[in-house]
Amino acid sequence: MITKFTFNSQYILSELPLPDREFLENIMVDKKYRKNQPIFTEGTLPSGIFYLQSGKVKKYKMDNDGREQIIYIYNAGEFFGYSSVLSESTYGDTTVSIENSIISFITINDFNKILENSSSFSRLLLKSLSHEFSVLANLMAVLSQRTVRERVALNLLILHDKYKVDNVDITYIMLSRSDLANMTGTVIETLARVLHDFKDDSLISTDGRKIELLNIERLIQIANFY
Amino acid sequence: MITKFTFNSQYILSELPLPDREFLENIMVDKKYRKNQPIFTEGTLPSGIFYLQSGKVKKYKMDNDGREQIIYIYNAGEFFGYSSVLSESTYGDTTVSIENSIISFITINDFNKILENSSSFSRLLLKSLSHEFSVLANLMAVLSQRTVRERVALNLLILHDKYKVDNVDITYIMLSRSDLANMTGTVIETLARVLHDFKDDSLISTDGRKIELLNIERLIQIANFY
DNA sequence: TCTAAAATTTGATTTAAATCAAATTTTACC
DNA sequence: GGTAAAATTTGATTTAAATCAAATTTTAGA
Repeated sequence: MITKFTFNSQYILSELPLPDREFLENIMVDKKYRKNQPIFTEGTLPSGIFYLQSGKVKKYKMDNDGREQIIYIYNAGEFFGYSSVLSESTYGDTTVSIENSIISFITINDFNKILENSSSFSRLLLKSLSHEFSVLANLMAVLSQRTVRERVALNLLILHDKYKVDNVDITYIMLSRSDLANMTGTVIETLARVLHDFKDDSLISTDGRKIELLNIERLIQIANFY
Repeated sequence: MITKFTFNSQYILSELPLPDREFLENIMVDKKYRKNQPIFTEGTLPSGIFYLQSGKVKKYKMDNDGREQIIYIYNAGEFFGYSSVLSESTYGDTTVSIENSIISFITINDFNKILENSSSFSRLLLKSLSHEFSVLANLMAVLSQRTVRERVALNLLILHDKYKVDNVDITYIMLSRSDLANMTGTVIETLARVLHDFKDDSLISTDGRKIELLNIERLIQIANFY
């Protein structure tokens, strides 16, 4: 179920033949980003693509009134910012780090070089973009047809998956209420009320801003996805 | 503005080198579809991809309660159903013809053959998928943040573009109110009210089910895209 | 550690849009 | 052309969620 809503494009690197992978890793230039730093902004032209080594990045659109709609949150191991390069257009949205991150940059030239020389990379990108396309279609239908309560439950599950750490028992979702509301498609106050209800029902617990899911099965039911 | 909301992937064929194009056209198998016929349904596995020679096809998701969210309406000259092939997954949605259509089918084998042999085709698909991805991101933000009135205006403009015929003066949008509501993300009654308001303000006129836009500039303003 | 600012929560009210119901028009098929 | 069914429109009511306002908690930086 959760794969319907996450790109999880880490397989691009892991399934790439070793010489191609080494080429990629050699041309990447790492840069550290502090929390809340923009990586690229809507309307600007791309000069390369990005790979998230560690940390988290949100992709969002800002409307005329300054409201954010978070489209997606990238996790370590995911490429981003490549579709504007491929469609030869300006960025359609803005990306900002939501925690300290290390992000690698690959110039357009190098990107095109590997595209021309590696049919595996092309094929993996086609696969990944196709999956990403279907994730957005799923999110579209959710935004249109599901209640806020259902959407909050779903987004908590998505975030649980994104914040999960291997070999660590407890998962804490560490995201501002503002960002959580903006990815759910609601306002902060409504989000807080739903979270309050979930706490009352022992579905989640909070410690400051951190959220821990206590009853995943029940949240899946509420999200109405099974 | 309208290109933010339409795939318009007709360039895949027109920009394909001639030998590749001829290969494609030779392997396509045409089939006629009557209005309201399904082409593929959500959850099934793909056996090939489709090309819309003439007519129109809607792509939609059905939720647990039987409500439709139309994701996109394909126009003649557009490929569809290829992202499930590329991502090696079941179809994430259903496609149905919304008028009599002629649709060509290309088997997975032939599709993979041309992918392997034509880097131009791969590159054009990457370009198209990237643009389609950005269209869905735009639609997502619209569904989340815009009023129904704004969304109706926007969808009328999108449909005006889709129903436009070269060398013909008047464009009639010929789509059921149910489908129009389902692509706008609202219910039939609300849609009818907004259309009624637009008619009162001489922004549109109707003849039976057909809708003609009378004041495109004003609708663009109402849609809040400029 | 302290504190101002930002974030979050809680309460009350309003609003956009959905739902329910009925009337009217259009369509599809014979 | 006729007609039953489906689609569309119109009216009334309800509801989910936004907005407004104030209280409380957390955060970031000195």
